[in-house]
Amino acid sequence: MLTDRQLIILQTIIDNFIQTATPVGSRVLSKNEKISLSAATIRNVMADLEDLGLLEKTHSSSGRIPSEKGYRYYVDHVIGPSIKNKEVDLLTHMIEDNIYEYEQIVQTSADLLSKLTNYTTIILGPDVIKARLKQIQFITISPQLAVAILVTNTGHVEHRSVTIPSGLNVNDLEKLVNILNEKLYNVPIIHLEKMLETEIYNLMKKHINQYDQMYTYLKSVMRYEQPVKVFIGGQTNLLTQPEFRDIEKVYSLYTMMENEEKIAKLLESPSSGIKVTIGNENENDAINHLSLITSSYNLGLNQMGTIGLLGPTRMEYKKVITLLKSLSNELSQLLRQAEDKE
Amino acid sequence: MLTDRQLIILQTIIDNFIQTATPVGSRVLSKNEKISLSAATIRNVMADLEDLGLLEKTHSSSGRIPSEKGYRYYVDHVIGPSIKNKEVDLLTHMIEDNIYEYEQIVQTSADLLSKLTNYTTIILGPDVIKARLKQIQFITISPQLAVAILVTNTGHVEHRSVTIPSGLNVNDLEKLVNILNEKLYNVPIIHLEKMLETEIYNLMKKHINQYDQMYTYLKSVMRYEQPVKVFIGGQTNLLTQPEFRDIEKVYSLYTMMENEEKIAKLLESPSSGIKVTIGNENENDAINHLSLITSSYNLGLNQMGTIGLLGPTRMEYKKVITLLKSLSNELSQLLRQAEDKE
DNA sequence: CATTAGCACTCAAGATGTGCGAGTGCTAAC
DNA sequence: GTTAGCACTCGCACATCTTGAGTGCTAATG
Repeated sequence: MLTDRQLIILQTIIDNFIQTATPVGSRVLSKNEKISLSAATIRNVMADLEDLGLLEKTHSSSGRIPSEKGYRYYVDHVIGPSIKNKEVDLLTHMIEDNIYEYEQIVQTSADLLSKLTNYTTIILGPDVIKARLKQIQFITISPQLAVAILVTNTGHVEHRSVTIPSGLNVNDLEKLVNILNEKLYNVPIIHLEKMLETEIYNLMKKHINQYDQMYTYLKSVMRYEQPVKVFIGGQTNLLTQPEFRDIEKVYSLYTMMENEEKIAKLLESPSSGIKVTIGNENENDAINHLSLITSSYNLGLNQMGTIGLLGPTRMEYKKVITLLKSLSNELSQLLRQAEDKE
Repeated sequence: MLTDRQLIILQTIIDNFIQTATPVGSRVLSKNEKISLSAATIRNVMADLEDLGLLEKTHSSSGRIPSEKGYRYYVDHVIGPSIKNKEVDLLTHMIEDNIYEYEQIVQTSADLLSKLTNYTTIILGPDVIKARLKQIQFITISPQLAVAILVTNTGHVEHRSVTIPSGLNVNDLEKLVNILNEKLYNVPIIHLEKMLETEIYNLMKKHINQYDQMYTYLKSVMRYEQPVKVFIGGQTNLLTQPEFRDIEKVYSLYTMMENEEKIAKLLESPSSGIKVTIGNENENDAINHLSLITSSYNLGLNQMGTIGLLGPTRMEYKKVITLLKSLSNELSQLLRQAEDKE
């Protein structure tokens, strides 16, 4: 356990470093009004904090910077009661005014969060796979071409182009659609393909001519290969951070961000609530010099999605955590409303 | 007009610089087998080419690099009959195998083109606004919530969430949909909103209770604010180019690429066919040290979209132009097939 | 005995200096 | 017209110097 004096000095150093990104020396600290100690005394305290592994020097006679352990301590102990602030309210209002298109809300949230924090926002959309089928429709564009449209109970719309087998007539198609809608109503998207292979198959064989031809097309319609949707906001924000003067880092990070799977892996976590991962605590090499703060938002009991904020280890933890908590609550509420209306 | 000797030296310098990104000196050139002249003679030729504004020096005693005018000459005169090569075939086949989902084709094309060239691909999707309405549908998710789905003759699907006014009953909704489909069939997407305001309005007033309430919602459904869709592939490729060691440039470029409007402006051009814009010929500051090669692909007579490749001014013009020509033809054909089937 | 002033020491970063080598332009010879 | 030779230029890499912010230690102080 740290003494009060140690705590305030640690906190001041971290706050300072978060703002300036340069090592903090004893003289600067001694001028801080909260600390009425001479530089020499502060140096002693700093040495103690360094022994505890909470601070680091960049070289033998430099000022101190927080170690990752230091940030960890700061996050766990210093940021206690996070205060709702103006920015949170702004965010909340903007979302409320905009109850419109789901994807749009998420993207706007991502952009807004980035604007407020100057970091990069990554949002994992709600898991489409877990949603249930509300209705399926085919709309013919031409004799050979149709569009299959699937709508889920969450209001999500999926669509695919399908080539129509030449033998299929309008009657058959109608029958087909009727059967599908009857049998697949309320079935989770993830189970559609399996249902098609088992229960539906025999039934169709009976009623539809040339079903085998149609079968392959239907399967391709029902296959949902993209498990989650990734939204990224403020990708360029990180470029303004001095930590990114090195092109190599930019390259590896951006390459990682082009890969939706990797991002999804990064954000997926069993726990719910706020989670802070600092520097090397991240397994992914591309961000092991960054901090990632994630928060999940949910619909009822099923966890649905995750919001993440990516920034340098000297992140404005307090602000970010507050914002994130608020936003994920807001999104959860939105989704719950949609379900309640159902 | 340049002499043969001048031409071959200019060409060799540019080819060389494209590969190495370092100034080319007379000694290196004299060792090239195509040029059997001494270094001294070459220096004289180079001096002439510099006088013509086709070459530049980085400092008074450096080797030469091509000026933008030099690239321009190279593109206009040296790259004559572009040869179909292996890479083009590869690309063509991959597209043919993949006649599936339109957006997917475009995104795959973008990624592929980037992989083949190591530059960044930007594709402007076909103009949704110009497509015509095939069918409109409402699918109710809950008593208060519905999804409106618009399908165009090109197979494009648009969808919006709509809140259902509490007074509206199922009958009315059905009538509404029928009227809309009857009156708006084959109407270009861009005219939908206007039609709604004029012709449709009075008709609806007659048949539907509480139409005024519904009207605002409908308008929001019909409004199509996003004129073109932008696909970007291989965004990180440019980061590997030595021209991008400077974070500032990366920042301004990436910021520009986050803005779909600006990108659309960049690629939109009245002319069809291949267009090469070199360095300062670009009006946009973010890319005025880069070259942009665009090619439009079309459906019948209506120009539909544009493919662009963004790279350093020392771009592999020959390869890129060949690939681009081929790909845009391929895409045009695909879209034409879709229309023919209609 | 905790706190502080003073001082010698350290080290990163910027400024300055130097040598090297790739490349040029010019001139004179072939 | 072409080429060899030579003096000259200048960026770049490298070493050296200077500066100043910051430290740790010690001795004096309330």
